[in-house]
This record gives sequence, structure tokens and C-alpha cells, in this order.
Amino acid sequence: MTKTKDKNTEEQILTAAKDVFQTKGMDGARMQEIADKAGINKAMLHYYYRSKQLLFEAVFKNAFSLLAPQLNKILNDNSSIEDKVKNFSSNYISFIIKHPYLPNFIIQELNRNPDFIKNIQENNSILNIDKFKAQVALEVEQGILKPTKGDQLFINILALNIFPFVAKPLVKAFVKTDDQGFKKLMEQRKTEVSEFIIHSIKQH
Amino acid sequence: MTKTKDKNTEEQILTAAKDVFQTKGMDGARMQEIADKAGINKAMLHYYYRSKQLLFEAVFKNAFSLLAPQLNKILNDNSSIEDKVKNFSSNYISFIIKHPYLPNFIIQELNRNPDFIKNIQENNSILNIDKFKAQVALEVEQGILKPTKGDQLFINILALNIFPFVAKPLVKAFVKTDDQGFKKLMEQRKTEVSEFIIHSIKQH
DNA sequence: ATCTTTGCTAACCAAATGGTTAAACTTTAT
DNA sequence: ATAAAGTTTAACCATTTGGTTAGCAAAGAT
Repeated sequence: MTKTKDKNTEEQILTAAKDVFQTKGMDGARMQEIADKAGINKAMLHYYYRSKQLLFEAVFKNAFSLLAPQLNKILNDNSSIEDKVKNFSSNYISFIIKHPYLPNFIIQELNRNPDFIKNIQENNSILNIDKFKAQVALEVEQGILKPTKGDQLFINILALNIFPFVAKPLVKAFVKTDDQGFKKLMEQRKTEVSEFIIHSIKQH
Repeated sequence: MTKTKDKNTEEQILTAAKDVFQTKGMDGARMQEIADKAGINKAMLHYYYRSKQLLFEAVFKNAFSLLAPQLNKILNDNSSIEDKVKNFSSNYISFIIKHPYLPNFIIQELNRNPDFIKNIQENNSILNIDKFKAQVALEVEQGILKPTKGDQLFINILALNIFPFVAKPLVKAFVKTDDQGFKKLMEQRKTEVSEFIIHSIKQH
């Protein structure tokens, strides 16, 4: 039975580290807090992960590996642009409601250290916008979509889906609502966002 | 005339503090670095601003007081929704190109300490979405706009304008471009974004 | 049974960090 | 000229922080 506890230690550290790093960021996180939250001695953090930096990177990679498949849906799926937009908006918002600190964490840390993006690109050859752009160009040519630039459309899709979560305190203040109301607003956006986009780009 | 030099020290501190806080955030900023950048002794920071926290708040309020008038343009201007969207998108993007760290700084720090928003709301009774919502409702009724929720439209406008700057490293990576290319993309968005929004909501 | 490896802790350490102090220098007021 | 008030610095301080060490405990191997 002790084996379970052994194995759990490394996992418990990662879980606690996720919690602390994602809410406080690299600079705000304290090794002691992570150790406390994991219910172990601070030395164990170094025993398993060597340094704060490496522990952080483990958390960051883990976070990104959750996000990447979501983005992949819109970049490499075979359905039409309209279907992709609809599916992505709905799926992504559900996903973020389950991992509320994730987008903010990733964006914040990428801004702090833009070199991280290099690591990501090397390990994620899948995250490529080329196919998406080609598809947009094709559907424009076929008269399905109005003249639309793939780059800008992709930015718009990300913006509309991700921004409200990143700027949650701002949104809550403007709309004058609490966490409950915010969640409702986001649920509404599962269809709202895709309709907004489709109305804008679809030829009719 | 010594007054100029006296005043300058305090200003130089604030300028240096802006620089450091906006790029590194509250947790990542170091008092010593601010002092070095201002070319003065570290004790002067405390002489003029008492503590890191108070210096930070001075920087934050200053930053927000730059942003507020921008948002005010879309909330309390008297032109039509279409004109507001067009003007805001163009103005705001120009504004941020001049102050690139600003949106990220504000969003990051509001997430770190959501209580800040209370201070802001008290000191900025102008930042109120009510007028905007009423106007949207009216233009919908008049048949100028398709059925549109004011809350969601406002979120969409902010998202499309602000997000690319906040997520700049991510955008640069996906679009595979450098700072030059990113700037071009943003210049394009000055008209791109408003067209995208107008296409979506305008009755035709 | 004992030796070795692995997991774990308490105590410790050096560096960094926000903040203070006492004294010097400068300016203003009288 | 001199005192008072404001400005600036070098040196110092207490605490926090990431990281280390030496030794204990438990489990597996022989």
C-alpha cells in the first residue's frame, strides 16, 4: 500500500504546483506554498523536480498539452469552416469552464518569457495554421464565404472565445455581475460567438 | 527653480516604475531595478512612495487613467453604434501600438488582485455600460441592427480589439511572423475589426 | 538477517529583497 | 549668516526564498 503513496507524491506535487503556479504565476508562486499544498516537505520538490524553474516548466507543458488539442480542432479538422467555428466555440468554452485559470496562465507566462513559444512549436508540429488558411481561401473562392483573410479570421475566433476568460474581472465589472452571472454569460456565448462569426463571414 | 529637479525625481521614479512594473508585473518587479533605471538611490523610492505596494498602485492608476478615456468613447459617445465601432477600433489600436504593455499589465494585475476593480469603479463612474446597452436595444428596435445583446456585443468589441495585443506571442507564433509583421497585421485590423463586427450585426 | 536503494524530513545556508536609519548635502526662510 | 526644512546617499537590517545536507525510515534484493 505504501507504493500508492510513493507514486502519489510526485503527482501530488504536480497537482499542487499546477494550482499555485496557475493562480499566482511563476514570480508569485512560492515553493513552500506548493509543498504545503502537497502535504510534503519542501526538499521533496527538489528531489523530484530539481528546481523551481523545472517544476514550473512541467506545469506549463502540462497546461499547454491540454490546450493544444482544442486548437487542433479548428486547425486540422476536415469539416467546413462554418462547422468548425460552431464546434470550436461550444467545445472550447466548455473546456475553459473546467480549466478556468489555463488561458490566463499561458498568456501571462508567454508574455513573461516569449522564448517558451519556441519549445512549444518544436514539440507541436501539429499547431499549424496553413491548412486553415488554405481552406478559408478555398471557401471564399467557392462563394461560401465573403472575402476573408485566414490569418485575421483565426485571430478573431481566438479572440472572441478566449478573451472573456482572460479579462474576467474586467468583464464582470462592466456587466455588473457575479461569478454566477459570468458563467451564464459564458454559457450563452457557446452559441452566441459562432453565430456572430458566421453572420459576419458567410456569403448569402 | 530647484522645484524642477525636485519634481523630476518623483517623475523619474514613476517613469522607471511604469517601465518595470508593466513589463515584469508586481511580483516580478524589483525595487532595485526601478531605482537603477531612475538613476537614484533605492531609499528615494520609499521617501516618495513609502512602499512597493503604493508605488505599484500609483503606476496602476496611472495606466488605467490612460485606458479609461478610450473605453469611454464607445460607452458614452453620441454617434451611432456603427460609427462608434469604426472609430473605436481604429483609435484603440493606434493607442495600444503606442502603449503596448498596457492592456496586458492591467489584465494581469486585475487577475492577480480582483479587488482593484472596486477602486476603479468608485473613481470612474463614467465607465458604465448602461447607455451603450440602451442604444443597442434602440437600434435593434429601429431595424438598424439585427437582434443583438448589448452585453455580448460589448464583450465582442473588446475581445476583437484587445486580445491580439494581450496574446501577442501566441499570435506571432501562429501567423509565423516577427514584430514587423505583427505590426502590419494590427494596422490591417484598424479597419478589419470594425468591418467584421458591422457585417455581423447590421441589418441589411 | 543484512545490505542497498529509494523516499522522506528537519535543520541549515547563502543570496536576494523590501525597507530603515543616520548622517550629509541643498535649498528656503528669517 | 544661520536655522529650519527638504532631499539624497551609504550602510544596515530582518525576513523571505530557493536550494542543500546529513541522516532517518522503509522497502527490495541477496
